[in-house]
Amino acid sequence: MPQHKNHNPACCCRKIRGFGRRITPARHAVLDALSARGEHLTAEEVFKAASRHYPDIGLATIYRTLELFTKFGMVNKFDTGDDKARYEFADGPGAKGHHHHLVCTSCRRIVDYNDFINEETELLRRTEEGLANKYGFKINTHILQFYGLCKDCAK
Amino acid sequence: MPQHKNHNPACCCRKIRGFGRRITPARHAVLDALSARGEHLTAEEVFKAASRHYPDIGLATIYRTLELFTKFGMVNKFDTGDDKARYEFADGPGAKGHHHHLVCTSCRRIVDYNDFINEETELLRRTEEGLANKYGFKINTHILQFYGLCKDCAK
DNA sequence: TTATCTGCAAATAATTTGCAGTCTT
DNA sequence: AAGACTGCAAATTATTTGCAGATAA
Repeated sequence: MPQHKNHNPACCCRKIRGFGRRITPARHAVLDALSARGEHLTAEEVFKAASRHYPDIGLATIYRTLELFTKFGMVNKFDTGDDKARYEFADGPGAKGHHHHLVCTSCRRIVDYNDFINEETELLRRTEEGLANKYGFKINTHILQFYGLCKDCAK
Repeated sequence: MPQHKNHNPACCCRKIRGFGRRITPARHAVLDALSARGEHLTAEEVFKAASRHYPDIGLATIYRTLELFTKFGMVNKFDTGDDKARYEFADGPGAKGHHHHLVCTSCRRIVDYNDFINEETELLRRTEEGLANKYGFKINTHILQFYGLCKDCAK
C-alpha cells in the first residue's frame, strides 16, 4: 500500500484539529487501522484492528469516528451490496491513489482499479458539469462500481 | 412516466411464469405499485401503495417479491446512501428508459437523468471490457450515481 | 395434487443514541 | 475549566426467517 499524502498521521491530525476536534487514542487507533489493514474495511474490521492497539475501544466509537472522518472528507464510506458500510482513505479525483471498485457478487472480493481512471474522470467531470447546469445541483461526489463474478467464482 | 415494454403486466407475467413461478394477487399488487407510483420506491413505500389495492399484503411478502423480481432482472435494487434499499423497473443499457441517478444528500430527492447516457454507456462498456480482460471478471452490472445538493438545498 | 406462496410474529444484524464519567486543550 | 470524547448498554431500524395454512398450476 503506497503511503499517500492524505494518509500520514501528521496531516490527519492537522486536519482534525483544523475542524476544532481533538486527537485521542481512539482516533489514532482508527487511523492506524485504516492505513495498516488495507482498504474497504467494515466497521467491525476496523474495530478488530483498532482493538489490537487499544483494547478498550468500543464499537460505537468506531462508528462515530468513521462518521466524523467521512464528514471531514478524510474517509470514503461506500457500500458494495452486502449490508455493511465500508470505509477507506479518500483520494480525490486526480490524486495518485484515486481508484474505483470492481466487486465480486459471489465471494465479495473487491478489486481496486485505476486503469481507465483518466478517461473516466474526464467524462465524469463533464457529466457533472452538464448535470449541475441542467438540474441546478451542486455535485460533490459520485460512485462508480462494477459488479460481477471474479475469475474463481465464475467457474 | 412512459410505459416501457418491460413494464407492462402481460410481459411481466410471462417472465415470471417463464421462471416457473406463480402469478398471485400480491405480485400483481407489487407490479402495480412499481408502475403507478413512479421510481425509486423503498420497500415500505411499495408496501403502502400495494396495500391500497390489496390490504392483506404483508411487508415480508413485499421484500420477498422484490428480491425475486430483482433476481429475474425485472427490477433494479439500489441504494442512495440512507439505509433503505430502493427499487425500480429495470431498463437495460440502450433501452429508452435507461437512466442514472442524481441524489440530493440533504433532502434525498432523486433525479433521473439520461442526458449523457450514450457517452456514459459507451465508456462504461469499454471499461467493462478492459476490466474483464485484465482482472478476469465476468461483469454483470455497474452503478453510477452522482451526489450533491439540489437547487433548493444548496441555498 | 403439490409445490409455491402467503401473512404473521419473532429473530437478525448493522448502526445509533442516552448517559455519566473521562480526557484534550 | 469547558467542551469534546468515551465506553457501555439499551434502543432503533431495515430486512430476514420459521411456520402452518392458503392457493395457483
